[in-house]
Amino acid sequence: MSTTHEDTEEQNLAYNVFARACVSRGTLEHVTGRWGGLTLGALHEGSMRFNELRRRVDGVSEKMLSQTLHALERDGLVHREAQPTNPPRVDYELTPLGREVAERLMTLIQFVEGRMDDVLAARERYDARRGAR
Amino acid sequence: MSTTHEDTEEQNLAYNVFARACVSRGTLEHVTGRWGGLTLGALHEGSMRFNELRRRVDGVSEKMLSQTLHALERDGLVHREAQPTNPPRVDYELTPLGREVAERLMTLIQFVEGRMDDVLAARERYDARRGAR
DNA sequence: CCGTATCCTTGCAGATACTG
DNA sequence: CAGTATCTGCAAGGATACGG
Repeated sequence: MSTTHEDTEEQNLAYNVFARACVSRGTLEHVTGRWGGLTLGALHEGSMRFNELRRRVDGVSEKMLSQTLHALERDGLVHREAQPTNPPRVDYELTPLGREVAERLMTLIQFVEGRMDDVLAARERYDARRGAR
Repeated sequence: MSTTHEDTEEQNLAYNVFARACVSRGTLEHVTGRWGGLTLGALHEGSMRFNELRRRVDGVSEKMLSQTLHALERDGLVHREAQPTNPPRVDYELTPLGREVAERLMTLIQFVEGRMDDVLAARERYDARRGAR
């Protein structure tokens, strides 16, 4: 290993996580996307059925919920348990991995949520400056 | 404060953070969005100029970078330092609040990044099942 | 060098209707 | 109940050109 450009590569790592070619990019988008986060949040409270989830997630359509659930299931964050009864009953729940991801996501969300007064204040300052100019 | 429906409200809090009407929703989208996370990541390494940032953030257009930077600045996560020299020089850096947000975002990203082998394995299992049916 | 303004394309998401 | 299929709009995003 060469040592001359080592720190350059380390620096690259931090933002390349988001680079287009990065493998984790897709999963991250499922998690942080419009409905992914919401779904993980709801499921973080416990196992839930499709329509139950649909009612809890404000504004999601059947299509989007279905799509989101499939993506999260494919990534191994959500487990789908279908009982072949009639009428059908399907339960969704977080996998252990999904729970860990959801927890870290919640940490971020709750931090931002807790600092919204700062954000709102910053916005007012920004808008005031903009308006003045 | 009433105590009868307290836990219901606590539960609501967890997913309502993502609800449409929620104030923090906008900021969260700036942070977790396509270019917001990337920009925060790059800036987490230190102060940077516009074109420097543009070169580092893989695939971003001038328009999107500009837009992203404005959104983050307005939310008080990024500070813009313009020197009225010629040619102009503008530096962007994280505010203390921005640094805290970036750190929590990084925690999430790096966790997912570190578990991508699990995710990839889950995907193969999922696709194999799908293909079989 | 640091952006904004404009046009134009594409892909995501909503609505609706239908199936097992 | 638990979804899939299709159509359509609209807005995010890319390319390009120009301004301070």
